Amino acid sequence: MKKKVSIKDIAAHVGVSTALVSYVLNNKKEGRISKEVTAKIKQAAIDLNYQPNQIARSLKAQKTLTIGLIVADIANPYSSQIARIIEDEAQNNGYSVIFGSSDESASRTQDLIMRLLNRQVDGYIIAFPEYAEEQVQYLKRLGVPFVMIDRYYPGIPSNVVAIDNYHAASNAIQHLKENGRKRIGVVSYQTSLCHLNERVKGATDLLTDSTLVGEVRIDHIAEDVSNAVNRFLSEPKPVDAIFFTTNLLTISGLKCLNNLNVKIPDQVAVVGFDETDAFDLFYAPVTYVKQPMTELGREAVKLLLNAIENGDSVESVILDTELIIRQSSVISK
Amino acid sequence: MKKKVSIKDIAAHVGVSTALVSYVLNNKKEGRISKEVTAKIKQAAIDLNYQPNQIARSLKAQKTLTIGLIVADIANPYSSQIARIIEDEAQNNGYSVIFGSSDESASRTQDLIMRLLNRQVDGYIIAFPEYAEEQVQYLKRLGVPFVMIDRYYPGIPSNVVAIDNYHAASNAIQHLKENGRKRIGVVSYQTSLCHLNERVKGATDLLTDSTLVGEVRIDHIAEDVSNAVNRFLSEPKPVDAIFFTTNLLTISGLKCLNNLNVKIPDQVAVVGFDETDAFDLFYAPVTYVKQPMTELGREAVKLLLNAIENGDSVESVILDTELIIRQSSVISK
DNA sequence: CTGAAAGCGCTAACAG
DNA sequence: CTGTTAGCGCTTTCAG
Repeated sequence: MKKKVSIKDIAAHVGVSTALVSYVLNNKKEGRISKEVTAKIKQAAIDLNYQPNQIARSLKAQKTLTIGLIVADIANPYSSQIARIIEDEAQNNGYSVIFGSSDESASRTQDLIMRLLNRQVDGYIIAFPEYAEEQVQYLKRLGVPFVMIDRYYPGIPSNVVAIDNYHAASNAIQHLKENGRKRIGVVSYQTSLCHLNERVKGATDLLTDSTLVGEVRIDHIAEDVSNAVNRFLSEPKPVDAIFFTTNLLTISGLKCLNNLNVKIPDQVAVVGFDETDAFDLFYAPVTYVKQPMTELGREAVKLLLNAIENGDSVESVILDTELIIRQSSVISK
Repeated sequence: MKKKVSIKDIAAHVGVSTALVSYVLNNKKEGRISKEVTAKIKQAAIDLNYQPNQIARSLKAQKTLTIGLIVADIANPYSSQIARIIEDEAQNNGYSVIFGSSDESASRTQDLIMRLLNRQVDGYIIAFPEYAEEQVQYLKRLGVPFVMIDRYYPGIPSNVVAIDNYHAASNAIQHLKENGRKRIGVVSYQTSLCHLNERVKGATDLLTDSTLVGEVRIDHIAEDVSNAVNRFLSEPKPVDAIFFTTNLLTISGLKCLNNLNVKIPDQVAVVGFDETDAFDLFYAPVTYVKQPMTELGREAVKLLLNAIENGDSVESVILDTELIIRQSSVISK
């Protein structure tokens, strides 16, 4: 790799001090430098193809213009969609994004926090996993700006950007009831994660039979979803609708219902969570809770930049979802 | 944000020079430092919760342990899957990943290259868009290590990790023919991108009627796919099979075939490209060309690290794909 | 108007 | 065994 040209090379080339070069290239001290020198320096910068060294700048400025993004898994469409929006929004503000996947593990999250801390990120946007309250407290103690996205802990006041999970779920159930469904099952993860439990609560608060909840272990999705669905269908009074609380659960549930040759929506209505091509392509396009991805990402960056600049701001942004109603949940003629 | 503790603070705390602290904390000069001092320094580092400043280290070492990843769009599942593998592999080697999305634009790619260059990334993994030969040459001129992933330019020798697109496509067509399909249409992008044109070539070399190729503009996917499919079906001798060369095209095509009430595979057999949940969930699970994602990501990182360490290595890795055969393409009984 | 010099945090060559 | 020092590339104060 060729040696890069520095401010020093330009200074030598023009015959001035490095300070002047820095001033000119950063448009500081406007007009207080002779037009002549200014022009020469700018020309030299171009001739030598000068590129500022952001690392040196960061060291000096104690600011890297870098955001650390920690998601559960960048390969999950939900995460990657958010990542894209955060990338754009960060870039518009001169920031870059370093990302990491936690695989829903608190210790991996801690690792990533440390890695990124060493790299002096100016702040974090994090979708925390279960049992990571300690990590949240750690960040607070450190005083590093961060915002929690999607996931949150009720007891810990912090910057949060999330959706109104309770209402998202109750809207879904409401819709199913309005379409004549009487026995509604709910499939969610076995978790302490607040955002998911709010979804379950939003649903069950509207339901009379609380046994119709399936809890899926995150590392046994296919197996547990299948068990739940089978149980729902073999009840004395089988379910006539199922609400899934995440995209992965919905997809797994649909595969299972397909295998069982259950007709949707005739026999069982389905409402899912999050948007995916698979829902469009399904023979009965799937009704789902649509999250405002763009706003989520934008607000997260906005809150973070605000926190970076103004220190101790703490703000919660709770966004509304939309129920996209399609064939999988409506009364068939 | 609290002030971070530096090597200097530890030195002051223990009453030694910063150099000693650096040695101890990096396990340099093993044993050549008294056990006593070593212990004291290590303890102080823990007590003060010292975290090394990777930025300072990078400036000194002229090495950031950072990889720049440029993909078309991190929100595309293909990109985000690769990103995840690259992340893991990079992390195993002590590297972090900064990413950027080019939106298939050469000028955005150039922007990202510059941004990441300023941030002193040690190397790049890039899925180049069309007409970015100049950018490739720029990187070569700079002497910055990089590897091209997925996409490549035939004339420019570089580190490349890609699949054997020609064979992937000809296998797909072969399979359709073996299953009795006589009139096979191909839908691809209107592009100069080599990897896609190889797919078309792999297909058409086995086909007699070369008019059955639909070219889709990347910014009019739905419209152009629909036109192509409609044309194929309204031929004097309509097609009995369609091969789509990317995941997005396949999904768009399936939606279109659904709208037209075309029965798959009875009326038209379908083979797609890349893996997605949507293919599993489709009423006739979709036959597709499966790329070796893990190997692609791993090899890319391997080649890059090799280039970073050994300078001017140039290597091409071409990986095989697998045709996953399912209902959408087999003769129905 | 211009420049010398200090210093961000760390490492490593060189001296004791 | 331990410490001094210079310097990575950049910014900025302060002094000409």
